[in-house]
Amino acid sequence: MSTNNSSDSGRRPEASTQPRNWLQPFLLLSIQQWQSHGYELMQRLSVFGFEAMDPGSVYRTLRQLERDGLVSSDWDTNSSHGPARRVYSLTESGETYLQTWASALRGYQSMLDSFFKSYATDAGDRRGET
Amino acid sequence: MSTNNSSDSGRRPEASTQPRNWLQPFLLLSIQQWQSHGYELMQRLSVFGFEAMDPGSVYRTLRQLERDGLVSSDWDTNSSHGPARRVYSLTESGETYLQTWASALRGYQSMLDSFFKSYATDAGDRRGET
DNA sequence: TCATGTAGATGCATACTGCACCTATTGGCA
DNA sequence: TGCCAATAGGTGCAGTATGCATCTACATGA
Repeated sequence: MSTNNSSDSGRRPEASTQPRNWLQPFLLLSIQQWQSHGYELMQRLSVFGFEAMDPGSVYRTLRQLERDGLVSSDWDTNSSHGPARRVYSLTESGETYLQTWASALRGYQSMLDSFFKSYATDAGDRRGET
Repeated sequence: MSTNNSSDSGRRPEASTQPRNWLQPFLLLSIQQWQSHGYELMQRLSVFGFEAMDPGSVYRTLRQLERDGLVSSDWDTNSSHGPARRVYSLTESGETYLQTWASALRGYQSMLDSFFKSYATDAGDRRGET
């Protein structure tokens, strides 16, 4: 009962958000491949489908990854212009952690597969209900 | 089996966690298909690859979905044994919202695809290293 | 009448995230 | 020279989500 006719039926809050902590594995992978600094990594993330990332999230995540020993950073003061950059590279722990993340992401992948298996089936099936 | 790499930084936090709010679309889809109650839905989630879900999260999410008008519930007092159950069904808003979620999940799917495209490439590359 | 299984729900501490805001360096240009 | 924009990195805060523990309540069988 109680068909809650709240006027905000058009809520689309998380639908535009990436699952939170995915930033971590995508950053790790990006660092593994490009060994770049935060500002650039932030832009490279778009390759993976991230839209505009919040700089705060990216820098905070990177510092956290370094505190955890998964990446290490050096200052690059030879940049052509602009302030010095903190250039990141993966540590061995980071490589291992990335592997762990990869297998977790495989899990999410199969969850999505099963979701769309059911969703697609249902979409074709619907309206034939008794 | 979450081979807990114990070496130095023994953090293995999110690798075992599903992206948070995915509970929502998977619950919506489950309700659409089975029109069941929380306790059972909680068990059905394992079909999609969710491990043991926290009951608190499931019930809280369901009540929230109802507050938002995406599902509606009726009490089923005819259960063979045990207390009454709150049986959920999708509202039209819920159907729409599920569609929105589905397209978001498609996005995550393609993010995972691009992740593994890069990851696989890199893995093959690194193994070829002498 | 008590323990157990079923069913639903809440409170709290912590964690994550988005947003706003801040510092600093370099170079262009009026 | 002084100012602004672009580049680069970072912090604080508030809102939300989550895991865990805990609680109520019903039904049944011993």
